[in-house]
Amino acid sequence: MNFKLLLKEKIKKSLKDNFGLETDLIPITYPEVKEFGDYATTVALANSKILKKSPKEIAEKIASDLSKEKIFSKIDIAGPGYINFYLSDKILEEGIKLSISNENYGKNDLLKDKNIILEYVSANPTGPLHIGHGRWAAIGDSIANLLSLCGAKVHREFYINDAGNQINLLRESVEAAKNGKPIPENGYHGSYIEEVAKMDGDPVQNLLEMQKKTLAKFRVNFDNYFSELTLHSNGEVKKTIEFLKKSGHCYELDGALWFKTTEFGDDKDRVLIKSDGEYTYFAVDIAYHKNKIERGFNTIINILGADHHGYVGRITAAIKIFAKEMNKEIESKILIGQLVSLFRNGEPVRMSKRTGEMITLEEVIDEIGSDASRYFLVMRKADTPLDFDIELAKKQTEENPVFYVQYAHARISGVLRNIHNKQIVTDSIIDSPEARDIAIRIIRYPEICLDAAINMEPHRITQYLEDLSAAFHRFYNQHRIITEDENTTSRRLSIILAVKNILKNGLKIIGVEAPEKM
RNA sequence: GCGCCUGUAGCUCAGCUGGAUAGAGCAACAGCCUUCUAAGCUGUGGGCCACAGGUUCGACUCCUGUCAGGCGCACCA
Repeated sequence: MNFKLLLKEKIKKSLKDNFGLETDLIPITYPEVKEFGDYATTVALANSKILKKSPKEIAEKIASDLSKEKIFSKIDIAGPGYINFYLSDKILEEGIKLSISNENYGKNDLLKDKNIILEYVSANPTGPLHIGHGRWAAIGDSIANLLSLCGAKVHREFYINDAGNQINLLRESVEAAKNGKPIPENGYHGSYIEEVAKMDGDPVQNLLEMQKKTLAKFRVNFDNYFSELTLHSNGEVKKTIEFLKKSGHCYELDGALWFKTTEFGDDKDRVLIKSDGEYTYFAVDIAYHKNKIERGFNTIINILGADHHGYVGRITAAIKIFAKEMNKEIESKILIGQLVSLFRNGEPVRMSKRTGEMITLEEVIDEIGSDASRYFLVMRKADTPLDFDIELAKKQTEENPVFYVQYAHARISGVLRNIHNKQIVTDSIIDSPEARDIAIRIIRYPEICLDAAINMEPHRITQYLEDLSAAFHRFYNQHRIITEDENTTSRRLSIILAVKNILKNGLKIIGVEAPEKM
């Protein structure tokens, strides 16, 4: 049950019935002060001008309509026209009951019409993954989990750039290393080149396998690894360009073939075929995106590093053009994640693939663990640059948010081991402010999941989990769970079971373990 | 020069798409373990939300400009 949405619907209806106003802009907030209720809306203030009525008058109508709903114990009109809603204890108790019995609490089907292809990481198979790839891996995986939690069909894809100059350079570098010759000036110089040179088989495949191994260790799994080479070998690049030529989106200039992306918002037209007859990387990439559309996806999401943000305009334009020419409704979204700078004891660590000094993602995982790495990479909004200090992440171990949340889960598990009678009682469980605080957070969990999914912001989940954990730790310090009175024990048991279930669920979204013991 | 992102407590960051008294965590200080995990809890101090204008009943949030930092501006991939 999503009370935020329910409330929105009810208010929407009330506005329509009373004032004939149709609007979807109904802001619902979680008040920071509990004297302002569990939910609040400023809808009366926001619409007073349009309706030419005082905010109070509007608020009173809405409050009077909604007071018929038995989910609220109280509705206040406060200040200039805020409406504050208080959920009844009964509803809170039902929420707790549901969150215990339902394994998939938080799940909904609001995005069920979306058939999404989510592309992320897509590292060049020319070296090991680094911490930046780790950020996209962690964020991408969490976003995919969130979207499918909301009913979307999500296909996770990794695009392998296994064609082009950088691959030739890689092969030359490995070949040189094999024969004990100096590596070409503009080749790859990392120490991993020596390693790959010792392996049998194709260096590109070997490097790809190394990347896959790292991702597996990171618990990031893709549905498909899509090879760029296949686009060349089955002629899709050529077909794509023919398609664009035929539909009139191309022109020739200075011996090159240009694509009129400016018609759809790009700031510059782009070259598809260079004057030497070779395809550009972009030409191949749009063939790939055409392929995505042909596979039937109606939503295309890409996660890119900030160093590629210049790419956004042209690729969005290309998708728009294809959608138009192919007569399809395609929603596309390119998420730009800011870069990660790796530090050790406050000293920056070079990450260049060519220096050989870089620290790989694998090394970071080995050093601080998958859980802490994933949590740290996901806990910040993607559009802020991230300074990741390895020593700090390790040193902080005791005051780390990830351990704080995991500890709450382990603590509950510990208590559960000591309870012999696992009888649950969900009546009258809201018997203290601490219990109510937990209950209201549990009620909000599905709402948080939906908001995090729609905005593609998994950091909202970590934020929420820390808040819920704090509420639990407060409860735990204030109230003994195992008591002489069986009924009291059963009631408190239901609360901690609910918390445990949600912690486990929430951690799963961001790919972090929920330990039984610590 | 142009474009994108960022600027909030000493530090690292939230701030729910314009609302009520701007919140956490670290760090600092003062308390809480004979009972379920103290990796926890309670309290105190700490703010010109980069700066200057503007829109609004109301701005950390929207607009304009300035300053500072990051990243881009290829017939490279």
